[in-house]
Amino acid sequence: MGRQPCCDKVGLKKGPWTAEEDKKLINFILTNGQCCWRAVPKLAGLLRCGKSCRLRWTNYLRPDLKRGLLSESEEQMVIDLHARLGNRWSKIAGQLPGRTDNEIKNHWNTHIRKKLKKMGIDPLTHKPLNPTEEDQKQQLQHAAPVDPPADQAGTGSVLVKDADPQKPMKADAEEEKSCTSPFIPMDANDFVSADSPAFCTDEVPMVQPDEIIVPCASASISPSCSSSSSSSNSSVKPDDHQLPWIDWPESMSLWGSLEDTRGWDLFSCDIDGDGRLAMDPFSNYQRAAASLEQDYWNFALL
DNA sequence: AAATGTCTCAACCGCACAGAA
DNA sequence: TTTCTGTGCGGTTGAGACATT
Repeated sequence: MGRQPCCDKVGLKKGPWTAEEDKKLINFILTNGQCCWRAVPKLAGLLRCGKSCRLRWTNYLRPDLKRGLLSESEEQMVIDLHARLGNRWSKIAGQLPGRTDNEIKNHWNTHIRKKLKKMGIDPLTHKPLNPTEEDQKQQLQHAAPVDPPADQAGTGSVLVKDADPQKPMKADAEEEKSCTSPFIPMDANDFVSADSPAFCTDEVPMVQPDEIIVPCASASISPSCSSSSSSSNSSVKPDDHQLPWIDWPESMSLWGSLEDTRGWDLFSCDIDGDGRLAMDPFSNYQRAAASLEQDYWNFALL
């Protein structure tokens, strides 16, 4: 029984989105919120499939997205998380507010992979490349299934059993727990792979805790709070949660100027099951849609 | 200046999963 | 329990940008 296509593809547009299409999609979602994606294109008057709309929104139009290259600290975090999680881009992205799985995946494939190879690290296993003959013998002898690393407590980045992208995504409870638990760097050493001496703080400057500026949702939202680094702590009280500063792209000044922080009222903060900060930009969209209408049209659609 | 090669990243594809009927 | 639908995810593609010859 073959799966039905996500939509009737006949007559549907593909390829890059136009500004007009973006406008329609944004307008629709601002007005109606995210509903059944399959219905979105019809209701929004788009000749796209729902999946395409969802992707466009989540990867590009969402107002809480950061744009631009990953910072050094973000990149280091991606490397560390990849060492633990493998190609689970969505899980990795979940630890980097404002970043999408697609963005991280692309960045990994185009930048980080090369960087690691250059440093003599196998980007798949996070182990040094060109092992010695002795190592190769040992690897052949132990070609049998690899035991999962006992290290799930965050003491280092060693080969993870599921680095194989072909591995089914279904994880056992313990693994799932480790994967979804918030990434809490205990100290700078957490970022340094025990097996990857080539990766050291000399190569990538560590961000000191005091350098991580987390803006207060109510008072400290200002363009000066440009750090995007986030750390999460399951013990933190909801009141302690603070919104990460969002680096608004120039073309996405959705709420008007950066000084105009009205838009933040639209975001509700919550702690998801993992104890991470979750942002739901839509919880108040409906209520605010009308007042946003004007701001939206100021939004510089290129 | 033109041709060619390389890189980047937005978008697409197909599979898997969860939940509803 | 089975089937269907909606959504999420990871891998791949291809157009455009950029670099090199």
